Amino acid sequence: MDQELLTIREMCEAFDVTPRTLRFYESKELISPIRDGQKRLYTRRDRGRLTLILRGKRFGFALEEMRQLLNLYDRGDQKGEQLKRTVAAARERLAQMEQQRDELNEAIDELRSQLEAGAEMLAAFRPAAE
Amino acid sequence: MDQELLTIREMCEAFDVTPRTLRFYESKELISPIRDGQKRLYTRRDRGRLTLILRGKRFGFALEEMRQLLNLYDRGDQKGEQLKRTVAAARERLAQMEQQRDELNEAIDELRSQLEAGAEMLAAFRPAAE
DNA sequence: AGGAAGCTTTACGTTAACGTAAGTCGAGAC
DNA sequence: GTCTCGACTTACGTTAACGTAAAGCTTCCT
Repeated sequence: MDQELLTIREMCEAFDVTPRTLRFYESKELISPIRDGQKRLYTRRDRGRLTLILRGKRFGFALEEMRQLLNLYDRGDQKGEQLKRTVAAARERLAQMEQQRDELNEAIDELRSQLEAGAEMLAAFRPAAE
Repeated sequence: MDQELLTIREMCEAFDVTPRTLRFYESKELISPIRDGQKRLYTRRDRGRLTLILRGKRFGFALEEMRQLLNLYDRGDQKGEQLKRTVAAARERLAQMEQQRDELNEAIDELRSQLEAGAEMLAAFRPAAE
């Protein structure tokens, strides 16, 4: 229960990722497990960071962006400037996501109308009208 | 006015694409301009197809998908089975797009609530709660 | 000993849609 | 002739996030 250190396998099961993914994140300096000989052992800190990384992925953050955000956070600079940057990054991402959704909605409407109106795709998939 | 044949440069301006793009599409067998010596000349047919290709891109179709769709169309099999496939492909894509939008909306809601609720991102970017 | 399991490292492969560089060629301009 | 312009071909580079293969430790079990 709530072990202090997890093996790579346990981590994979806990977070539903592959070993390759964890090693990859490590190579990108997103996490940094300790070593027992040559085996990796993940601390609570690693688990926390991985949680944030995966959450960030759901939001569409790139790994590199997450690394920077985590580094900011890491500096313990939670009271001032750095924190604001984190929030700003999040707001920016949110705006991007909303725009992306809007564009997607436009494309959806357009395609749907092509399908409905053209009765048989003759509208969307015929060569340009003469 | 409505010239019969366009050079690659004219095509680029008309459709706002680069020469590389046109050659690339040609290499992928999406278009097939005729040759005057070694120079490419784009027919009305090419222009029609390019219009469809770009339209498809807006809908998120991959080039390979568009190639197949164009080929189906090309067989003149516009009355029967092939047409249905085209329509089916479009409907499928539409469904994908709608799902993608829904997921995006979920992520947006989640991120937005993190921002609003946590007051200062403490919710989204703090290590997992103890 | 002698595996088998599970971990490790190294490093090439994958995918899409072009970008970009290098070198060539034919057609006018001068 | 020589220059220049635009077009051409060939082919390697780019990006993200891992997948996957190859081959070598270390244990643990028998």
